[in-house]
Amino acid sequence: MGRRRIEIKWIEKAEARQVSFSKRGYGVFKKASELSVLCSADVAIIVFSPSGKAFAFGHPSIESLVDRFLRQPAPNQAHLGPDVIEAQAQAHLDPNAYWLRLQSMELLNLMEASKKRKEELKVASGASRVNCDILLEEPSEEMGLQELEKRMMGVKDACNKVRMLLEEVTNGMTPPNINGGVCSMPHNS
Amino acid sequence: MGRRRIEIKWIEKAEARQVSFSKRGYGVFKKASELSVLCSADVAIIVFSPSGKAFAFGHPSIESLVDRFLRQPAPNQAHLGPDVIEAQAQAHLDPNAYWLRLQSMELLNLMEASKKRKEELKVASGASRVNCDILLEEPSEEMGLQELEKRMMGVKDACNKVRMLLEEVTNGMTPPNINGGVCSMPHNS
DNA sequence: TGAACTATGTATAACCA
DNA sequence: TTGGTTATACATAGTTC
Repeated sequence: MGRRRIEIKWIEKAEARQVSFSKRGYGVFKKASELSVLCSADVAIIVFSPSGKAFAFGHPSIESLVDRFLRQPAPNQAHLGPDVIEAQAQAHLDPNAYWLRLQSMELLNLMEASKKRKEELKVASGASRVNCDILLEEPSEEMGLQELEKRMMGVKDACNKVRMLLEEVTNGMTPPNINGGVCSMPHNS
Repeated sequence: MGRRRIEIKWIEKAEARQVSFSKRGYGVFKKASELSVLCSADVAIIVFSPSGKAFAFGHPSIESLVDRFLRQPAPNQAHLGPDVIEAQAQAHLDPNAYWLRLQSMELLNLMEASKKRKEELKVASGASRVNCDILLEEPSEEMGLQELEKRMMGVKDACNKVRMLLEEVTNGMTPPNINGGVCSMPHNS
């Protein structure tokens, strides 16, 4: 018995998915609430369950935070030019930067792989350029930022395609969220 | 060494608060992302750090979810009449309801206390009405829903007053989030 | 169907480099 | 500060009642 490790991918069994949503949903709201209280951070969360029901938490209120958010273009990639995006992408290489910009889970995984790779290279006391398929391999640490950005876009496009295919196949059923989220993720400081 | 238990209240030490925000912020985004992927739930999060910086995650996009959220009045208490609110408050007593409606952490704690109290009463094989100050005692399980709702409002008002006072005292510094959030929390099913 | 349990994975508070 | 490490508290997957 007891908890077991699971892969972070769509849970196919409807029942298990529902149970997981219930438990984890509770967890997310709780964590958000704690963050808000502990650190005096303003937090708003909106969640739509697989069945389409909406749940939300907001301090001071969802509307005010949405309004505040929409007014400042900073964290919203859609509002950013390539230069700004590149500067943000550089965050993980810049010790003075304090947020790591990521595109959804897929890229989180890529970044983690990149981190590991970086360690390996460090241990080997040498850095060799890795040139590989974006979907199968991790980016090397010395890859150009422009190239990294292109790869990010490539991954996003690929995921969107997969998502669209799944939408067709499942025919009306809510498809798994492969990716597509826009995410600016806290990393350090 | 090692992790120690902490109370969920504003961290006064600025440095510790900053570190905690960084680590927990990362955790919240990760959890939200996982929920989205595992359960095909659409999730949007907006976080303003203590220093006022905005960070966000959204699938499929923050704008679309906000839009969807604002269109359906269900989870937003401000849009609800007393009858609907009461029906939702009833959720924790109704075995067929699947979301528990709560007002921020303060009420989460109240509900948990209520749960414990319920257990105690069950063990004692008797239920006695508890009539007490809302801020000091837990509500009894058989309390009227209308009364429970009033208490919720009372807590919220009290917290808002405290918050306003703190804003004056700290004079410009971001005050701790005592409460004030509107929250509908997943509970079961 | 929902609530509880339990073993285990994860997150993270306090330290330290 | 940014980044690790360690020891623990907390979350939760799988199962049972």
